Amino acid sequence: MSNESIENIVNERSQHFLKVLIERYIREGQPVGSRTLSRDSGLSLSPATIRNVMADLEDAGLIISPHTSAGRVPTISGYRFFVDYLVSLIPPGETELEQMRQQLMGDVDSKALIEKASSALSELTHMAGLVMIPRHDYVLLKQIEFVPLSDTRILVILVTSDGEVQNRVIETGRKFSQSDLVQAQNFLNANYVGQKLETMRTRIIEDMEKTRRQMDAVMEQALSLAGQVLASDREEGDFVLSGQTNLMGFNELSDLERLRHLFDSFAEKRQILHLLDRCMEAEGVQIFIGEESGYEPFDSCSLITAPYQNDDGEVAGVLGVVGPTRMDYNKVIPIVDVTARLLSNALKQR
Amino acid sequence: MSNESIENIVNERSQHFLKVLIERYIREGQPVGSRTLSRDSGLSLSPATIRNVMADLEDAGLIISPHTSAGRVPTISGYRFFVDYLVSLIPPGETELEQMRQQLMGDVDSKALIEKASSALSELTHMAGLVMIPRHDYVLLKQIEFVPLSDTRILVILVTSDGEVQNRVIETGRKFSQSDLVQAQNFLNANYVGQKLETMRTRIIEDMEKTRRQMDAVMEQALSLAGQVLASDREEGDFVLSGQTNLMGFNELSDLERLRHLFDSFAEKRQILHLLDRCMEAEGVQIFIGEESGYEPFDSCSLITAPYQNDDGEVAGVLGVVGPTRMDYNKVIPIVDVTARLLSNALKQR
DNA sequence: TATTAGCACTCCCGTGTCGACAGTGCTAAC
DNA sequence: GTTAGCACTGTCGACACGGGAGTGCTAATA
Repeated sequence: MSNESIENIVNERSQHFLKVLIERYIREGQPVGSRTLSRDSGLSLSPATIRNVMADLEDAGLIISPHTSAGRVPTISGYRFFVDYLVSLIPPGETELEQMRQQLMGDVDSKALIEKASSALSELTHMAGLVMIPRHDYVLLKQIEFVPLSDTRILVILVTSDGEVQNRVIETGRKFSQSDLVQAQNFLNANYVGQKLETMRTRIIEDMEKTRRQMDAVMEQALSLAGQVLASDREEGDFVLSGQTNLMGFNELSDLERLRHLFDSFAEKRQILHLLDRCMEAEGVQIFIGEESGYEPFDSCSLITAPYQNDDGEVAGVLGVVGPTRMDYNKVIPIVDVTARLLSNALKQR
Repeated sequence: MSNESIENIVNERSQHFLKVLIERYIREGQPVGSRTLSRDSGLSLSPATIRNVMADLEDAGLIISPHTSAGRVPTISGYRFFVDYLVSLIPPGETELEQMRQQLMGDVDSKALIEKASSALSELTHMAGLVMIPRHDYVLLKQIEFVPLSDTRILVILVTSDGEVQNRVIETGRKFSQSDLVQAQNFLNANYVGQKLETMRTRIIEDMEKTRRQMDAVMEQALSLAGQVLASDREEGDFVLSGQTNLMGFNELSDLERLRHLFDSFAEKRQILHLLDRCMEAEGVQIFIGEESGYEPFDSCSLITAPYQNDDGEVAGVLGVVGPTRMDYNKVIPIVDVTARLLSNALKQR
């Protein structure tokens, strides 16, 4: 059933009732009956009328009743329709904004910023906060250093434009003297600083080709070392998670078995990273409700994400929150949105 | 009631029954009654006799019945008596040993080793594994590098004897030229390499005193920078946790409220580190049962720890497992013990 | 004297019944 | 199109009941 047909079937008045029902359900967590809805709706219609409307909404697959004599609760499609057409976003209050600004200020390093952002998300939403570590591929080289550890092992230190330091140990088949290393280091610093690690990787390969003709020993050594460093990179990304225990408070997630599954998936990381990667392409806030994410442990959760930018204004990663499908979308969506903006700003001002 | 008096009160036969009862309870998780115990004990005594013995054990505070018509379960003191006098440690089987060796081998860096050890612990015991990150205080300086980030901010890179790299950004009130930094760096490398960071901290202060008389600009600068670096250290330690979701499988921990408390305490880290610090002083395996740890979130858990050594043979940290008080001490204690040894060895062979 | 059989007692726990309650769908009247 | 009325249905808590498991005590036994 496409959204268009749903829109046609469900007229404006029904939509109003759907909105009121969902907001009520989000607040109270109880199935909403016709009497309640009649009182809450603002319109003065009797419960009996409402029942007809509710039957229509149920036919359209937007709400469902857990059993014969309970009220109705939203389905996944119901929530989807709600966030697409009915939300009235509530921007964060001044006190909350202040709290966020407070946490996301100061000249702390980017790792610390990421962690602050994550805990800000979880504290403000009382759910789990999630911030991807910026992908290093998009980051510029600021400086490279070689430190010999043993005869054949070299510690390589990459300082990148975001103020982060990456260490890698490479195993060189042969021995390099101290001065070999210094020369290689100087050469690389002179020629590659200011480039993205991503583009460096390809350029190094080209340059090695050229160099082969020139037969410059220093350059060749330097390039071969750099090649090794960048090859060993290929890291699969990471994220910071806060407040995962908040999720234990929601009784829709109180099934220990499912909860365990969810927590395991947080620890596993891989699949979630995959999901977050997909969100990086979209611009602006992205919402997955229930099974929409296609990731089974999230079946009874919603995920709200937004991308954030690094100091060059490029998308560096995404952040978001995970909570039960029954979450306060009106408030949470703006919080995720604003946090992404504030984090982008904070990363810029360093 | 001191242990001595317990030993006297409870004669050898009673001890045997206590042992059988606890082992049975650990296996089955159900209160053990007199009939069962009579069958399991090996001795051919009637349930009635056993009942008398059990009454004695209950008087001694070693077992307790949850209610009138249930069997008995061990108390904290019961478990304590068991681990102190009655355990028959079961060394890990060859397959398990092989698995551990496999994981804790290879020339990986120490951080990776720590993580492997932690997950080995959790996999073998089906509980939560815990490994402290080695305290850097005990580590030797191998090399120090200064990298200017901006006019007044300097990135300091410390390479330590365990092959780890520590980065710190220090805020110098004034500007240092490139050559200032190189000189300072050389001076420090020449004079302090091979020392413990811990002792360096004190020596730097002494040396600054001496230098003040000599008025050597280079030395003074170097020392002042080094002083800042080490002052900003004072890190409070950290640990790696694996398999915390394993704890969700035990029904004695299935109370969501308590479980949440426990998980929060894992995320908080501070208190647990404090506990682990205390274990570092003791030599050999240390066991906290239930409230013995004095740390409230662990009230219905037991913690088994063992210290491990770094490449110099000094105690570098502790590792252990956390699980319900009803855990298989016979097997878990040796696993913790062996893991600590294997980790120590692995750290040595690098 | 230590062990045992017998017995009355206690408590848990699963089952079944019951009534209050909330909400529904349907029909007929407005 | 809206509403009142009504029979129907499923949930939930309270309650009683009986079987089962295990206990403590007492008296008999080896």
